[in-house]
Amino acid sequence: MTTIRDVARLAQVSTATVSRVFASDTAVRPDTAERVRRAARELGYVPNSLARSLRQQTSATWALIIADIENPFLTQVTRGVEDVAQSAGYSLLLCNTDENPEKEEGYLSIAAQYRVSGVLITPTSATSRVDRLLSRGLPVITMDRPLRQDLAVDTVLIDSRRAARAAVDRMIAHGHRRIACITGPQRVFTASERVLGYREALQDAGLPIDENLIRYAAFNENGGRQAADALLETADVEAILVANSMMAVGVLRILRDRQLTPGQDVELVVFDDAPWTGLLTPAISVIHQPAYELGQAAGKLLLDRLRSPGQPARTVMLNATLPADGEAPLPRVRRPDLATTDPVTSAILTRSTHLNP
Amino acid sequence: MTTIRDVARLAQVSTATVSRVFASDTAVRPDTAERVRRAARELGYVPNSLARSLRQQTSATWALIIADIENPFLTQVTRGVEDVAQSAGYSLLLCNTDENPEKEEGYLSIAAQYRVSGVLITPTSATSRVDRLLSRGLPVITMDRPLRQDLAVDTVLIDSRRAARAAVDRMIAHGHRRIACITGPQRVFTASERVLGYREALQDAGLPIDENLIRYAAFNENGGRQAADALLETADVEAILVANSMMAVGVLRILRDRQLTPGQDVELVVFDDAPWTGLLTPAISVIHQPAYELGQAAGKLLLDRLRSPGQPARTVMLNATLPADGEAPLPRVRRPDLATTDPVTSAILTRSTHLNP
DNA sequence: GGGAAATCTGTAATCGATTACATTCCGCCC
DNA sequence: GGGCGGAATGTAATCGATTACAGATTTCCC
Repeated sequence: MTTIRDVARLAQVSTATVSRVFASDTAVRPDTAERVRRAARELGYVPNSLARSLRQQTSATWALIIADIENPFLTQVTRGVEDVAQSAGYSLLLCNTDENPEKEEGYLSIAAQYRVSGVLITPTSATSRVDRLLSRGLPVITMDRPLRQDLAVDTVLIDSRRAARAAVDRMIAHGHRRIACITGPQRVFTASERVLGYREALQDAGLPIDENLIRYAAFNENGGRQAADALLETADVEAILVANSMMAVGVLRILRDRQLTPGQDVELVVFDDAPWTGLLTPAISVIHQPAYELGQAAGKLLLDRLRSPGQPARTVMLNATLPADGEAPLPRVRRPDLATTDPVTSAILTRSTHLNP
Repeated sequence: MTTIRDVARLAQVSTATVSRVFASDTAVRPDTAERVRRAARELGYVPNSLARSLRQQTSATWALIIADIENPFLTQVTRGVEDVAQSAGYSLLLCNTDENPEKEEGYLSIAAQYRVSGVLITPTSATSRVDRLLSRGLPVITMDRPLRQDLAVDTVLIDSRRAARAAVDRMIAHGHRRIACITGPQRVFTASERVLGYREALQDAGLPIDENLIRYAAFNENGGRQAADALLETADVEAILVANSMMAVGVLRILRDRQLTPGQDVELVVFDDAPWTGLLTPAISVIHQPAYELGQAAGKLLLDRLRSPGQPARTVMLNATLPADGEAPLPRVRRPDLATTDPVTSAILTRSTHLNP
């Protein structure tokens, strides 16, 4: 493996000069620089980032720790983060916790070991051990799920409680009374938050809450399947709020097995506008979550934090939107132009709701 | 940031001893080790992987360079790789090229810079510049798409040509004659491979090939939509082979806009068994690709390669399966037990086809 | 108790870059 | 031509670990 020393020797200069050609803006005489570059090309020299990062005490890498790489919502978040990282010159060390706190802890430790310059995470629980990173000055951004209030971390959330409430409001307006909620593991913030919105809507309407109609399960197809199966075994329901698109696949499968037509026999509203949801007949209602924008906002918060480490922690709240009755689902806006839109600002500005009850 | 030196001072030993406690199997007296561990705990010491990797000239990291993180096929591949990596003690530096050769080149260079110990890639083209990595002794595994034959890289492929042929055979058996093929960018191996299978089937059946029925487009929903729209504008077709599940969403949307019912007005066979495909009525046919197993096999090839760098390059070919007519799609087998199944071996052993023409 | 062997620990070089500081070079002006 | 000043370059310390080698300590056995 050729090093800076080999290049220096071939170009007949010192290693300092080679380094200056590649990594700093210090002046080097044009002909010297050219000689160095030619030597580097000839030898196929690639700078060793490990050595550079070690010396500079920082690496141009972020760790992105997500709960499930197969969740389309999270892959869209990843894209948002990635685009911001890329355009600011950072690479992403992507890690997948599988909602497993132990795997998460392992990856947090790896992030610290690799001396990444920032960590973005969808924590498996509010008590995830990010404090160890914070205490050594490593910035942490939490996405989609908050951490303990006493930790000073920047946060990007989606107001899914409000969206859940709006969805249930609508079901009630449609005349439904036996409304169920199938959601993720209780430990996960978004899962219980959506139940809260569900409860609020029922309470506001003066309807009783039947705990039997609230089901917690894994945030995946299998979870949706099991929850729906158990639910329909003991109760007959007129409408179901489903907390995520992967669970929705399972729920739909069970409905089908029981020869119930979604949207006809059972009204369905599903979080996440997975691309396939528009293909069903009759189409099911979806709550659009601005996943890409969430990732983008998180990336920008991290950039800000790196620029000014001292500032107080910020929270950005984004809105989920439920298209009006009969209205076509919003077309998915993909990759807004980074240069012209600032999701952080616009998020704060547009904090007022777009929900149609 | 506390270093090994701080720990050594507090524990009243040399840095060598601290290092031995954490990173080597050299004997250290139990009470000394305990003293070191206590000191480390007290100071919140986390070893600096950069320094370690620099010294050891290798890092416990693989780069996984995939073409599209939003493609469910590739996220399943990622899981397969991840599980192997994790169980062997490696972390993944995941990179997303977006099918963009320039982004790819950038990430290849980053992989070299970070001195990862191996690279797994779904190359954007057969001429992707992995030679620069190989020439410095960095192992490369290519997945789903081959690289130039003269490069000695381990390869894992899925025989999608055969699967495409079987699918078209079946369409022909169903009496269809005007059969179309919507596939990805011509530059991408799997895209043109599926066209080859399509052509072979038509040729074998003595049917004419109408180039107008073959459409290349981006490997995503939009691509599927545009291709289907253009196709149906100029021709009426009885059946379509679609090369990927994201394109299928676009195709289905266009069919719907034109009030054509898939499986009734137009027979459809789609590569990838995305979970939602079973929800449509009538259900569409899918070709199951063993994505998870592909990732797993690639990871194992890399492990083998790291163990014995000299051995000749290997190619593993996996089978795609098309469930028999009327048969329910295979249940997706998720995460087979790493300990008991060896996908590499089993792939080689099961090279005979499972396809039902 | 003595000495050899085995075990444990320390010293210092090393990985490959960056960078503070020192030195050399070069052009310019009087 | 000499001296000055700024630009270019070199020397060597540094980042934080690992590890070859040397030296110290302990163990064991007669």
